[in-house]
Amino acid sequence: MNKISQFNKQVFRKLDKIPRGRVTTYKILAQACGHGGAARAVGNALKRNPDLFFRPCHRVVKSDGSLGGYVQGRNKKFLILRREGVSVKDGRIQNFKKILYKF
DNA sequence: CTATTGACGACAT
DNA sequence: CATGTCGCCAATA
Repeated sequence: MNKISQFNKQVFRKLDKIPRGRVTTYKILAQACGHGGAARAVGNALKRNPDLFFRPCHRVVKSDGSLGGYVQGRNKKFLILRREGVSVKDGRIQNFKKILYKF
């Protein structure tokens, strides 16, 4: 029995709109879901994402351009992003403002 | 209902 | 620029 909250549904829905090779932040995603200050809650929601393979939750990063967390470890997140064309240098996303997706 | 938690954010030091 | 502190919010216990 699936217990995905409405909040999570909104998050996942927005998540699918992030293009390959771009990223968004927890805060922006929270705002896009109508919960402006719930950046933390967004992170918690993504953590419980049951369908990791089909949910590009690796495209959600911190507002300061660092990677943030990931269920499979931030190094894995780094590798995936890199594969999608997002260059990360020393834990920081390059051209951050440029590839940032704001819905 | 209250307390704790955590893949965060803004600001101070 | 790196760390620390405090505020924030939905989900859970």
